[in-house]
Amino acid sequence: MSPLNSLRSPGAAAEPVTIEMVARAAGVSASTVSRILNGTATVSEAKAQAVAQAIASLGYVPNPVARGLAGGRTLSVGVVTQSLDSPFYGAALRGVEIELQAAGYSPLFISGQWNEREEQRCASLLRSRRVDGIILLDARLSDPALLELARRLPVVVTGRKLEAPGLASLSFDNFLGGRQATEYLLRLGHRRIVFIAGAADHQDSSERLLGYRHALRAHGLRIDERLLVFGDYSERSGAEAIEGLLDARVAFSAVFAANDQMALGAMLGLHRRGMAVPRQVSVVGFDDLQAGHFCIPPLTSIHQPSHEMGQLAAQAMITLLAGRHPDLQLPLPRLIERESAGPCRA
Amino acid sequence: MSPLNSLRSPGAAAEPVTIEMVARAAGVSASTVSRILNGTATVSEAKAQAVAQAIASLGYVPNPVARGLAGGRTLSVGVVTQSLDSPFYGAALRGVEIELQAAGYSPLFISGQWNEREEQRCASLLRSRRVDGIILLDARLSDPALLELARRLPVVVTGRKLEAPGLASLSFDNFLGGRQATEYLLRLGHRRIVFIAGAADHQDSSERLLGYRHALRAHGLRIDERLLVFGDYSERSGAEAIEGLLDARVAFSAVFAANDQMALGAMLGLHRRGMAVPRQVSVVGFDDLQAGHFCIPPLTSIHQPSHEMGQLAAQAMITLLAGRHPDLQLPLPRLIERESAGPCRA
DNA sequence: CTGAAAGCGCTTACAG
DNA sequence: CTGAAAGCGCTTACAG
Repeated sequence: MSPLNSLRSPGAAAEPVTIEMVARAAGVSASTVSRILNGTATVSEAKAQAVAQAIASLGYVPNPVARGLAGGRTLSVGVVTQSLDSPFYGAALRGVEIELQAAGYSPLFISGQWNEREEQRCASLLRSRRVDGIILLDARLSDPALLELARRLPVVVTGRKLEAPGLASLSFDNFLGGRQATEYLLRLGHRRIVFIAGAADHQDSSERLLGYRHALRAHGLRIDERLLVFGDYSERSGAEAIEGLLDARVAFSAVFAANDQMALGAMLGLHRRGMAVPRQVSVVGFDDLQAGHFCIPPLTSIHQPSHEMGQLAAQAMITLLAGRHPDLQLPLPRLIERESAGPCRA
Repeated sequence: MSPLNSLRSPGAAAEPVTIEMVARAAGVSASTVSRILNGTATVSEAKAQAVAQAIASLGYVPNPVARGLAGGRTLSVGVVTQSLDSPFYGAALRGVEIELQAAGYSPLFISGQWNEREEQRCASLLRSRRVDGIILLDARLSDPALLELARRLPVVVTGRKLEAPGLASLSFDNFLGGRQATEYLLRLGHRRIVFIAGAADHQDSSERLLGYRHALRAHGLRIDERLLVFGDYSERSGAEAIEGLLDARVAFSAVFAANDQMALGAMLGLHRRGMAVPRQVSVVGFDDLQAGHFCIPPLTSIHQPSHEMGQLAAQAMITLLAGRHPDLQLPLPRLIERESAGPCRA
């Protein structure tokens, strides 16, 4: 690797050029360069210029590793997601990546698999890597654990309401979303509406269920508990839930699933039993995943802004890192009407 | 934060415990502890024991940041994927994460968005973060660029064949997959089979197309170029491709799409024009995505082991990092028969 | 406003 | 086999 060679390669980052080298080139000390880089002190215009020049011509890029060691920032933020392999979180991760990169930070993604212990491990690992802050998407950690974490470094958590110094949270109005889906079905004339819940311990699902109950009651309807079935958010569980109901000869004309994946499964279950959607049974999901846009028939669903959620979480982290407290608001849920629900003909 | 408090929190990583502290506790020097940790030298049994004890009782975890600075390993490997938000890459990312973690490495995921320049940036960023190696999933970088990169640090790339010292590659037999899908349709009696290609510059898609051509010719069939249409791997493009064909009154009884997403789109397009799958038109996809398992009807597809691909790529990296050259083999493609294809009735 | 110096927590020649 | 020392590239009190 000749020097010539390394000069040639255009994208070749910061190879050997150190802060010492730009200091020398600019005729100042490394301390001064550092201060200019960090905006830590006011510097004379002349020196600032000289340093800027040196940086540009040498193509200097600060070494985040050294920065991290020196107790400065690593310019990286940990992002714990529940899954790397989920259509729902994927959009959020991309949103986080975009915003973080724009602000000069690098995300460190790691997945907790919906498991509290695993999530603890993730947080520890992230801290040992000296991230500047941690974003948790739908954390499994308890409120106290989160609060404790936030005393060490800035934390942003989605999916719950919890505020503290250095801790920002971002939550979606699942209750309202649940009501919207149910009211829509009610307006179409449906009265016997199945609700397929997600994991029993999952708050999002419970809130959506509350919205469902609220809407039915507000409509003067009693709730038939046989219409409440449980899945685990997977397509398979949605199909099984519906087939179980059909086998038990429970009558219904509509299904509201706590997420799109179960709604998709429910549609398949109905299809297997020869029931046409939406002619015989209407189906509404929750999340508005890409997969629902192209299934047959395209799925009516409550839109959840997962990409924006990722972006907002990242912005909140950047604000926190800047020493201010963010005040961000997620868009309200809204129903996206497609073709899986229609008038009740029962 | 009292010391008591920090002792209590179980997952609380490596807080202030440094190599210096364990050295003191074990009655040896930091150098010795370091050597034991890195297996760099043979150490007397007694000291090894003492150090192990000290590490355990203090709960010492090496600081990867310091390690990285000192020129040692950072125990992190960069993973550039094309998308954070794709059902296909998601499974691969999870595979990578599992294997890397098991070996004590942390992945640094970053997405290149199918863009060569962007990918260059990713690689630079990763290098400035001092990753020990880089895994690229379906890299957009040219062979020479990859070779150049591999002279700096270990590289594993999927989706092409390219070997060099410090560079391992892993590719899937797309040609065979293309043949399998086509031969299957041929066996079902189809003669007019549409092929929906992905992006024109995408090698995977071209290889699958080659497989398609090969199978048809081997069957003594001439290829009607009107049956070759192009999409961009998205559902939408699959739907549009099919609708275009139908509008142009091109006759066909089967569709083979270069990926599942376009196959799903094709099914929707057929549905919109009132064509029943598989009664009137058979559809076969490629990838075997989760979304295809639960669509209606469930999609017959060529299984691509994306999760294993991620795992194998990570294992290859670990082998490279250990100074050996990996020799890994991806499973062969195989067709998963579901319900979207049936006998030709045209 | 700006240097020189110490230090972050490790690793690695260099000497025993 | 094992220490003491230097150094990785930065930041940050400490002194001007």
